[in-house]
Amino acid sequence: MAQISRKTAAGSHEAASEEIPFFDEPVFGEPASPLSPTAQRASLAQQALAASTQRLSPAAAAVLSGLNPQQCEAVETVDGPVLVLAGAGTGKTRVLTRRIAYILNTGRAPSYRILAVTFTNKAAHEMKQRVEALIEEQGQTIAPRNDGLPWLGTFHAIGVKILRRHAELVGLKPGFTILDFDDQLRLLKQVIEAAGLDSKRWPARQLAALIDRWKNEGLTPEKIPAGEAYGFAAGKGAELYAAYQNRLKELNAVDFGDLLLECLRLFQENPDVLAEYQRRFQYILVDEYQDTNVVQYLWLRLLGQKTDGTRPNICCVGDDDQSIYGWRGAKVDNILRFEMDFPGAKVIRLEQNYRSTGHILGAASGLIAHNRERLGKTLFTEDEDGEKVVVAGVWDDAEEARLIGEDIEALQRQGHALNDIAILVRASFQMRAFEDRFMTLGLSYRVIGGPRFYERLEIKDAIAYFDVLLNPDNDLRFERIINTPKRGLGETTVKLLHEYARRQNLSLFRAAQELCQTEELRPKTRRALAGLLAQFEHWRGLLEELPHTELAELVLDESGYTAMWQKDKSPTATSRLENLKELVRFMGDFDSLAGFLQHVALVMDAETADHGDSVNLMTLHSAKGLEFQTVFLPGWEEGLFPHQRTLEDNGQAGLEEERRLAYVGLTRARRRAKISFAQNRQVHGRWQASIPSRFIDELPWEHAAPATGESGFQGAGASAATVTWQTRSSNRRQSSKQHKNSPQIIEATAIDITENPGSDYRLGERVFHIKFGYGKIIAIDANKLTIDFEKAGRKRVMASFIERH
DNA sequence: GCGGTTGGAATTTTT
DNA sequence: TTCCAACCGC
Repeated sequence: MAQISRKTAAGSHEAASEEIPFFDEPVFGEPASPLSPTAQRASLAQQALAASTQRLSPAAAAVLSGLNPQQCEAVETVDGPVLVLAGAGTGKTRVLTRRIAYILNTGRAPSYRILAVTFTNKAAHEMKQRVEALIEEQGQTIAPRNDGLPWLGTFHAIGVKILRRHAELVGLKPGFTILDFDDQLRLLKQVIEAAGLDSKRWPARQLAALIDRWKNEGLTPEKIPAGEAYGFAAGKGAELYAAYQNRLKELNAVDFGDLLLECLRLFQENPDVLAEYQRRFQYILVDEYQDTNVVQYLWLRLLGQKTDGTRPNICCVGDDDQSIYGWRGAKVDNILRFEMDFPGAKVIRLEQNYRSTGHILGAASGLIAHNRERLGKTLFTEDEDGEKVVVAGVWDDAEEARLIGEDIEALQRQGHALNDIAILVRASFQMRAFEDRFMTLGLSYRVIGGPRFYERLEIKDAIAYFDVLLNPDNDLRFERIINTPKRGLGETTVKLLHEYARRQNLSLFRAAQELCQTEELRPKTRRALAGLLAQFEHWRGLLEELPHTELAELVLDESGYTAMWQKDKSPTATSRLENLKELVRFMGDFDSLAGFLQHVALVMDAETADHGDSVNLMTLHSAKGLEFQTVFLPGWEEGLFPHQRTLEDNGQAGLEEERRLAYVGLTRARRRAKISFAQNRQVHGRWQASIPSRFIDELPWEHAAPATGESGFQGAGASAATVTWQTRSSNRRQSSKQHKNSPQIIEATAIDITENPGSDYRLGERVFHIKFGYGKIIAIDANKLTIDFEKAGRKRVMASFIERH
């Protein structure tokens, strides 16, 4: 089948996307443009045909096989808005994947007209695979090419895809870079300092969090409400936010928040573009709807609107009881409000749990029933009651780790796989005790949700090299690697480059090129810098010559980067080299360096090599969506879980979110769950007596039981514990208000940036150079001057470094 | 530019 | 208490 060259849907903005492949059309069997009238007619005809046969269609029947009535309904109700309230373990992913398969199999829409959004890459991958498997099972393939469901992805990935296509409309170029958190911090720090503020008093981190929050709320700088910005730098927050956005535009870069916010702005400001996507997406599916924040919500609403007055075919799947990301902007309200947002919406509840035993489900349900803000579901299971949830009190975290270690060894002896066991903690510092213990026991474990592959130093460095190779003007990335490995281009040099770049309005790389033409730099520095620049030119020349993976290896070798780690004697060095190899291997999945770099910020998932059978150690948050035969839930103590800070910051709402977290934890377990609390815990190095979590009191005791045996169990469920925490919490109420809002001091030092004096110098003029002192101009070459210095002799320098006296 | 020292902060996390 | 970042002295 011929590869038709892609001139996709016609539109005024098309110029922006010339060089970006946009593979979402069929290669054959459909007209060239999915949006042409012909296509629409064809699609309608297809639908009509499908409608007449769907009940009988064997393909559709196969998609429904093995589903319970509610699941079937959730799969089949494809027209109009649908909210699927899917309790834990009720087959949420199953419904989503089947629904997609159903839409495809009944011919209601081709794959490129289905928008399916998830939060994580992992969820997106899984869904894609499962849909493909479903379709292939029936001897069909989704699309002729392998990018079967082009619009299935994370909010961010889909946002990027749309943004790249219309970049110019939001003031970007299509090849924009996506900054990671580090880049973001570095940039913010520069912005803070450029505004004459002390970046120590006003840390970039804090501003990053603030801006992130605003972006999640869908607020562009001009929309920040007046009072909002007070928290940072005495009201300069919004100003700094605006400055930061300007810098991003200058760098042709976006941060993660922008991927959605800018996309939203694009839609709001360009109704024609919005209309194109509204038409394009005939079916919209949203996973984990309870986790959507304001931007995502607004974005979905815009896309879901129908211009022709029909109801959108939008299906949101979620569970209000599993909403645990309120602190990062998720709005449970979105799910609670669905029926108002989409009038006539059908609400389908999935309540049959296929995961846990009766007791586990009973304990979890009893606990979550204490929450007031919920839509309410009654989960049930046909499974046996099983063992009650065990609650154990221990002396301290070491004992907790010891007992859990013993339990695990016992399970192991009984033939249970370590892979089927998980320890879910509230905060990551709790992991340490377990790691220590397991290390001594020689028990194999893995930590899930640690530092991600693409966040590792060596990966970021390598990517920075590749970025600069393709785009020399990427200042942030250039700065990252200019002295990595060490080549004598330290802070002083970078500062000089910065200063010059700013005055001349050049990128760092260009500034470096110009400065190398002169004697501004020490010969040693100059040689090093010129050498680096020459290397980049050399590599750039090979872009067309070598396959991109080979070029990548060459860059890492010739730059001395590989050698740097080979010389390094620290124990991490070997694994870093491994990671670099892995990176190059991963790169092979893309057909060019540019293609790789455009996706890398979003797609690089931590695919750490598996060490075989190991206990899983992770936080409760990262356990969402997973399940294990046996789950240990340590640290159920007041102050830790529910966490003190959550209660202080968010009161009742915070408490309910913590309770949902407890619910998530319990419902991860299939057969066995064991909760524990320590009476003494070290907090910031100090021992503190702690009391059992109120969640323990709230457990329905027909489904839970104190641990038996020698484990020192005491206090669980006792009313004394309840009294204690009530007393404590009323004390807390009085003392909690004060500690915020430390005195705000306005930093008034402004940086005086001297204007570029230009190069209107005269021969023979006496001038002053900051390093070489006084001298007389003897030659002028554009902005470079040759000067006879009184002390330093004859030098070639940049005009902008000269002062007149 | 490196290595030692000192001060401040220490939930949860994706993209 | 411990870890990390920034700073200072060589």
